[in-house]
Amino acid sequence: MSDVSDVSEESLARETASQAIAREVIALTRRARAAAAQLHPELSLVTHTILTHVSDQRGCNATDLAAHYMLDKSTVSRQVSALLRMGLLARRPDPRDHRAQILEVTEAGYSALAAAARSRQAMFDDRLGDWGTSDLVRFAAYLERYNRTLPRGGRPAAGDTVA
Amino acid sequence: MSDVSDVSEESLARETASQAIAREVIALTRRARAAAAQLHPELSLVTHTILTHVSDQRGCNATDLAAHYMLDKSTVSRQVSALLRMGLLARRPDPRDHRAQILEVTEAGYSALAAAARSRQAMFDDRLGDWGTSDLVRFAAYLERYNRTLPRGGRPAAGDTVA
DNA sequence: ACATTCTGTTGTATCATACAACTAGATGGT
DNA sequence: ACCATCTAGTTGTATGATACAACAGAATGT
Repeated sequence: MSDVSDVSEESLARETASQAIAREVIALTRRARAAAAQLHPELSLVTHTILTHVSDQRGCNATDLAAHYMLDKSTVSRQVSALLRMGLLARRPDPRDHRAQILEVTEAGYSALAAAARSRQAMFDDRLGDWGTSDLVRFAAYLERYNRTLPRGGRPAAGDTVA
Repeated sequence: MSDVSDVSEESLARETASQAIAREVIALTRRARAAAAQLHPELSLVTHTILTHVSDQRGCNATDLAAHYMLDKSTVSRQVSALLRMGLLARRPDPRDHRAQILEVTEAGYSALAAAARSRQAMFDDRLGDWGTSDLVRFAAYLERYNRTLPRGGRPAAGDTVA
């Protein structure tokens, strides 16, 4: 195992693995919508995401959300409206800038988020039940590493997460 | 490292890891649509997926596709129609069952797939460029394992991939 | 002060999707 | 052989998420 073919074996392995990653990430993505809809019918993937982000940020405005998720501001505006109607989000004018609105998660919003987290976690636990702990830890680390390579700060650009 | 706290440490590690996996899988999913649209504008995520599946299966019918991707048959029907119109897919009647149609990827379809694969791979390679080969291989294996835990046979059920 | 820029809303179009109704072909029981 | 039932796929229709464009109101810079 130390002849000339090492180089090509190495690059073949890389190529195979990275193709597999591409394929599997796509597969993962493809089924997400239906699954999410089934798991918590009243909290769509988008609204759930928005709620989580506002919660994590301890309040933010619509423009932040749009930038972060590569969504048009009109889309965010409508999704936020829905969350306001549902009482899961509240807003108050930004004292520093009267154009902007500061969004905050309500008590009901936190409850909904907690409920969603529980059922989601139950599902993941079910799927990951027969994994060894060390595999779980390593897989989590890889996913984190992978996601951290996202062009987060700059413009999301072509080819963000999936392909 | 062999006292009573081992048990709780172990379960804590499991819980932390599985929460991280849940979180990261969701993060992965969120940005997918916009990214996919940008990466290859003429081949949407769905049509790309369908094309790939047909190619992998070396011919299959619409029902298989619907089951595999948790899509309604009407959705698949329309997406397949689009691919037929684009000339990327062809179909012929199944000799064994005159209700069914056997779908096959055309030459143009393979070209489109190859082109998409190139740009996609370029993006992934860019993101995975500083990963060691063994990490790539392990990550790919974990993703495959994770995706294989899908409730493939039975009804897709609540909570398939993401949450 | 006025032009420009920014936040957010609303109008409109598109697209993927689901559900329901339907057609045509297959299958099984009597 | 016949009818009931099941299955593959298409089409009609509605919904929901999205983008783009036009806009209003507020902030900012020259």
